[in-house]
Amino acid sequence: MKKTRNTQKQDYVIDILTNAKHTMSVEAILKAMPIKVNKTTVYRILERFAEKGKVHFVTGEDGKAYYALCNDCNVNHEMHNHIHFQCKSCKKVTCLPYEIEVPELKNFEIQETQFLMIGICDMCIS
Amino acid sequence: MKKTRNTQKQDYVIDILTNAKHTMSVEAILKAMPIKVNKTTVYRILERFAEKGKVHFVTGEDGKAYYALCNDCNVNHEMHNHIHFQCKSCKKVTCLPYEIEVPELKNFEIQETQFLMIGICDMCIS
DNA sequence: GTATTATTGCAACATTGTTGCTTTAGTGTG
DNA sequence: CACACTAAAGCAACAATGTTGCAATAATAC
Repeated sequence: MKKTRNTQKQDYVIDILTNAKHTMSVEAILKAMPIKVNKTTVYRILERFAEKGKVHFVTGEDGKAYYALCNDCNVNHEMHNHIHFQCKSCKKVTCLPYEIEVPELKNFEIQETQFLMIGICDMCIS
Repeated sequence: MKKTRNTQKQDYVIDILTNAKHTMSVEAILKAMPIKVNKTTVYRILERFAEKGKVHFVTGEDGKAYYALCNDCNVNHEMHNHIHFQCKSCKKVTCLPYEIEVPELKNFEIQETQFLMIGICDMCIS
């Protein structure tokens, strides 16, 4: 296992994701940063966290990656079988507390899942 | 309803998707074209077909859109509740014949679904 | 304090997709 | 067929997201 270091910027990313109501794009995380951080840095921080399973991400319908903390995931998770919802209007991606029953597939080795539902959220519909 | 015209290039796109074993990216469709076609043209052809429900697309983990014909979809579909599988190695996206049971959501208006499983396909695993 | 090297910053780039405008070419009508 | 209408296609320039290589910085162990 590679050695890791604790840095202020990594902590900020965790803080921001902890307080987030929705999954966040890199752009949104950058904007939420209290100090100036390079985008490459955020990309690499998230990449490291994703490898460690501390963070997971979904790809939105818009092709952008949206990140969230993995608080409620068990330690040696490889799957995140809950659903995500993306609003077409405000683009926000939300984790929904629904588990999806994943079928057994003979010929494929499944490593991750991304279940995305797209529509209009309650804030935008009214 | 807006008037549409039949063109050779639209037909080629349908031909290519008809013979495709997997969903295809715009890049792949362009390469499969027997004649030179502008990428903007392909984007707009797919956009029109998607509106008409003739074609559907999934967003891969890589953020790219992958297109497939909607042959087996019922006419007034809005949902495509089958699963897609993307291979991390060869990047190919495949439609799988598994339907997902979609939960009822009170506060959200669901318009589409994208269920993506990611891993290694049978061709790449061996 | 010093050495090691993980982390960050920077700049340049790659890829995917979009926009505005002009040109081309289906389609319906006389 | 000739013509008008306008959907579709082409082109160029752009925007957004994400990546890469390398130099600078700073966390950690000794």
